[in-house]
Amino acid sequence: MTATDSSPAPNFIRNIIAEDLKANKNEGRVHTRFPPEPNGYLHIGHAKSICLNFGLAQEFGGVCNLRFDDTDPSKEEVKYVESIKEDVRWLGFDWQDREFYASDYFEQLHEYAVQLIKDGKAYVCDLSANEIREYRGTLTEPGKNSPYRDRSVEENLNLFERMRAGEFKDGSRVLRAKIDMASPNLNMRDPVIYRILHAEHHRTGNTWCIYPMYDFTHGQSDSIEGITHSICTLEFEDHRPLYDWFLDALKIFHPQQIEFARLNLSYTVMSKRMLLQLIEEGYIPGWDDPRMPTISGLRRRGYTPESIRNFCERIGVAKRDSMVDIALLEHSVREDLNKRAPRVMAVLRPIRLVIDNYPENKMEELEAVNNPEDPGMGTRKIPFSRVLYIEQDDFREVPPKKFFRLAPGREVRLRYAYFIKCVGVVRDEQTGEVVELHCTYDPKTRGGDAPDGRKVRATLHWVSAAHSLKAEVRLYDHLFLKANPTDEKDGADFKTYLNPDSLETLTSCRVEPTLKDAAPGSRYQFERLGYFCVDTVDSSNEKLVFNRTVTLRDTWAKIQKVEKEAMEVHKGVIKG
RNA sequence: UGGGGUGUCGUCAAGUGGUAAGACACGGGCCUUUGGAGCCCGUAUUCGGAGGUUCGAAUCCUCCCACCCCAGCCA
Repeated sequence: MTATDSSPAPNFIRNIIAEDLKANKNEGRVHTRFPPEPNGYLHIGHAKSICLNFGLAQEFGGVCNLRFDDTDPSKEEVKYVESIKEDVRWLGFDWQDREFYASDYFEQLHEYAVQLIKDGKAYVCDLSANEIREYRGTLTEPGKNSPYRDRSVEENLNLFERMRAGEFKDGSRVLRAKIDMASPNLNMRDPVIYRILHAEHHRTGNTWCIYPMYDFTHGQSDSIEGITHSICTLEFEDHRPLYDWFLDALKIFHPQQIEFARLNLSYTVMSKRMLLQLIEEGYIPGWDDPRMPTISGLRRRGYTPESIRNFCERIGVAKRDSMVDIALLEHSVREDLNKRAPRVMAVLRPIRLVIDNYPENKMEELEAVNNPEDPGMGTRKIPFSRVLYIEQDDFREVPPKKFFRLAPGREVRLRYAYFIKCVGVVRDEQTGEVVELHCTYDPKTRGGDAPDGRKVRATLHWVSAAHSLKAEVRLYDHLFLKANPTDEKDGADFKTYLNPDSLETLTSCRVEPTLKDAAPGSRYQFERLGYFCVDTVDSSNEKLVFNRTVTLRDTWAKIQKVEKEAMEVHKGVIKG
């Protein structure tokens, strides 16, 4: 397991475990488990659970199992187990040899069921699904006993064996726990514990045609594995009495179930169902699309495992429903990448800039710092010549106030190069738009400082036209326009709030030549722009493709945004 | 109108009877060859509300209010 990245803040689960340890409960053991169902890809919400379970075990000298909760063969697939293992490993956690499957326990679980029947605590019920629902009652009315509730132990044993033997059709019978049809907790109204499903299981094949339900599987699996603290999300709080009931009825080791609030993140959705829907309906190409809140999406986007772990530590663990600001996630990557990403110059929307007084065929190599946060990362040489590209945004013919980049007559610095002054522009004859800038440079400012001590307000990034490499850059933004897209109080479907500009692909970008052999997945800071990584799927030596992980904090953009909004309010524009 | 939960700054979140941590966001300043980073400062007289107990309450008691979850042979 990887070391935690920051000192742990107190939370109620940590407190419970600390107290259990103090009381020498479970002989001082701490054993947790992460129990995904292999029916989809892991997302950042699962990361919270992974960090919690593996983190707590590590912190208290215990261990954490990886256990696949694979009791519904109709939805589960091996490709999901593979992706889940890859993601947990990538996040930095190691389950060593403790890779388990609920399906490993099918035989034992079946024996437990038989034991319940023998104890008169379970029965085979022939009611249809609809009838079971009707008999269950409602939130305010008690249910009614099934007419099959009082079958003899012998008959139940016989019927249950024949269910297992495949004598009956799907849905024709179930095994139920005999608890209390009048319980105010619906989960206790004789819950189904085994159903008939003639389906092939990804691990057990056709060995079984009856499969245990979650409630009958989870606690017993925890018990078999000797789990001490079974941490799950809030919606299982109502199931805890049932979790306890089975363990008590079976008289086996009794782990403690503890519930916490699942993660909600602003401007995205966190439900496997909705994520799958975005893919199936073609809004997003796949689970690993960099806009997805999935672990694989974040990985492809350029997030580091460290940043995700730090994020999970920072958000805390509690029982109240909450919505974490995605800005905190973004802060976490910036913080990590600031320290480790090499800096590089890239021009996303190039405009040609000619330095009139610079010799035609001259090229000089200028020294640039790889990471000002870490001198150990050294320096590199970057080519400079007469014709450059700079960012279109870095020039304004009529500079607004507070804009202190390049403008006619104004002097700025080219990073690690020279001071330049804009002396003219070239326009497109048709459109009148500025297509080329002409500047002069001051040879005495080589490296970026003026010997006479004069200052300049702005430093621009640039690239030598002849030496730069072409690249495609994908600019990603929030998936949704609304902080909580699933808030359907106004009646709209969550997809209504999809951000049409969540992806902008720029195909005529120019990057400095040192990026020539950039490895897929490697991360850089494009100076003044943000953090980018080489796409692991589409980038190649012939065609470099970068994904924007996150922008740098941008106070200029903030000023523009505030002024734009003020303008809209002034004009009386109604904001949506 | 059954049961289970939860309400502390814009967003997370500590706090468990002794006088409201921290983070993000936000605002201001310093510094700066990234309008980045870093540094400094500011930001809840108040803890869903109302009563009560107490020398003292976010913490204890009472009532009320709001929100979330549960009627799959899903997990």
